[in-house]
Amino acid sequence: MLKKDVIRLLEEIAVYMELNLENTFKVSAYRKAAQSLENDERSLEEIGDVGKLKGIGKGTTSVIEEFVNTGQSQVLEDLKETVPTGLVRMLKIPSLGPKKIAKIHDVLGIKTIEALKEACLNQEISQLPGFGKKSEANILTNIDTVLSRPDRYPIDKILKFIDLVEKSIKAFGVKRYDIAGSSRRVKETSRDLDFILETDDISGFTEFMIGQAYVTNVVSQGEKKLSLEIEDDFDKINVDFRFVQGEEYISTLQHFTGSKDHNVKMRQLAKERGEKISEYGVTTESGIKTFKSEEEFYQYFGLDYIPPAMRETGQEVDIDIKDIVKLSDIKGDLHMHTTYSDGAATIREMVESAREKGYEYIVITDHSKSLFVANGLSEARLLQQIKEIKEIDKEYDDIDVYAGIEMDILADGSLDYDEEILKQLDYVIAAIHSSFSQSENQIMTRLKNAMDNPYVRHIAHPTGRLIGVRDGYDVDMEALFDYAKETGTILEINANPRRLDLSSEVIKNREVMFTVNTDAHHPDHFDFMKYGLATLQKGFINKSQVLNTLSRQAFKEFINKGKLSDIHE
DNA sequence: GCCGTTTTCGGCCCGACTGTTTTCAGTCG
Repeated sequence: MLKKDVIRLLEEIAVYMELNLENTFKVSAYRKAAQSLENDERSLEEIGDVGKLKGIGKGTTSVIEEFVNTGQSQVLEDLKETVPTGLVRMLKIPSLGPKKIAKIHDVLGIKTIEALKEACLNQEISQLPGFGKKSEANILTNIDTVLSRPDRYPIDKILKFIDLVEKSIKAFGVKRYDIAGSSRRVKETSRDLDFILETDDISGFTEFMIGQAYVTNVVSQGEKKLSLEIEDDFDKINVDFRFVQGEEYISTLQHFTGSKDHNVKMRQLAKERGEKISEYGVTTESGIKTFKSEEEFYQYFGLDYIPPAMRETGQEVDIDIKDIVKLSDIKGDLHMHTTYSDGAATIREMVESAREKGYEYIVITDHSKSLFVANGLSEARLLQQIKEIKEIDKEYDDIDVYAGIEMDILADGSLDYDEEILKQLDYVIAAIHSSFSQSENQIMTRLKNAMDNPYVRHIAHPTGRLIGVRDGYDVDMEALFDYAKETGTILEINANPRRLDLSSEVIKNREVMFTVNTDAHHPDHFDFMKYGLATLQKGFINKSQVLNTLSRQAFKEFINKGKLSDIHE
């Protein structure tokens, strides 16, 4: 029995209870219990007595124990007796919540989305008390939305939507604006977009936005907010704009950045002090307090600044976060490509761009010879590149430019260059780019072979996943981390928003060194670093656990000492 | 269902918008 099975059980019970119209606080008690398990890093076995966890009392303990012992839950079985499974799917339909669904079910006996659609077409829904023509029409279009649109979009797609909307905001001209919500928190996927913005002309802005060609529907509009459905490349998503004036800006930004759980936690904290947090500020005895920055907001509650990426479960409010790595800690990028292989810029252009970023060192790591599709480097071309890098490095006294490679780990586990070549490089990355469908055993053999090699410093994008596109190859995570630790091999957080690999989920509480790199194929890609940083922050990784936070001098020593040197010194 | 330096009952974050009804419930974030 795994912890995640128990978490799923509790969440499932919560959903069924919700549809059974049980007390909403009872429902959220089950959700909180699930969250509590989720937030605990230990396995079920290590936790032992779940009743000791905050948020898990007598009731949920007995539910959990029954489930662990028998694999079943009477509570859930009983709920399923009274609540048809089809109603759970209906919850996904916007504008329909548990109360309305229960009414539709109780009065009309409707159990599925399909039957609901039929009832709308037959105008049965509008006959129900509390429903009308508009509700019926909305349900009908919202059903189509649910059936035709993915639940969430991967961050890469989200960034394209954001780009689209930002162009309009800038074209209209507003005093200031920010992206908020889950995309500001750099979640791997998002359901919708949230902007907050300040303008003197709300009605003008509203009119302007509704007129944009990519707007397909106006969900709601008011004095304080505007909600639109937009379309890009046949994909649709909802965008919420929240209007804010002057001093309230920071509180509104903080509020709409979320997460919900983070806000609940902060509000509890405020409540304990006799204060109240809302999107308008903090209500104190002496009136409403507003803030000049989010730093000031968190400081007011005696907390270090919590970066948006970390604002997820509420746990981040309780722990000491001052050593967690920050973007400003990053002193170099160790994985990038140039025109030698499949990059868009020359070595020099990449160096210039890195200098603008303020980096103290970079490693040029083009693809190795077997990756033909990416114009991988033959031994001769690599030697020529090393020579060129060394020459360019000499020209700059404010940055160190190292010669590296992103070397393929071939399907049979062998590496793409032999020792004669590898020893001439400053830094070697190994990565899998082929035969993704191999068994976990074969994949692990390949990864271990690479980690055994004394020249291989780090493993790039260790799972090969592309968020929302492909899962990557089968990696035994425990074995990967164990072997990385044993061999002194560093694991990469690939900051490309299509990858974010390793993910924040798997890096928590690991005793290995990480490095966060953009894998830039263009100078603009250096900007991806913030997404990798967000991943590290979500994983609660400290600065001392990230290789490229080393100073220029310390990194040089690391390069000279070789793979197994202790970089903590 | 859970929790407790306002503890064993009474709260549990808080506000905007829609649609329906006519003062507010339901949904959403």
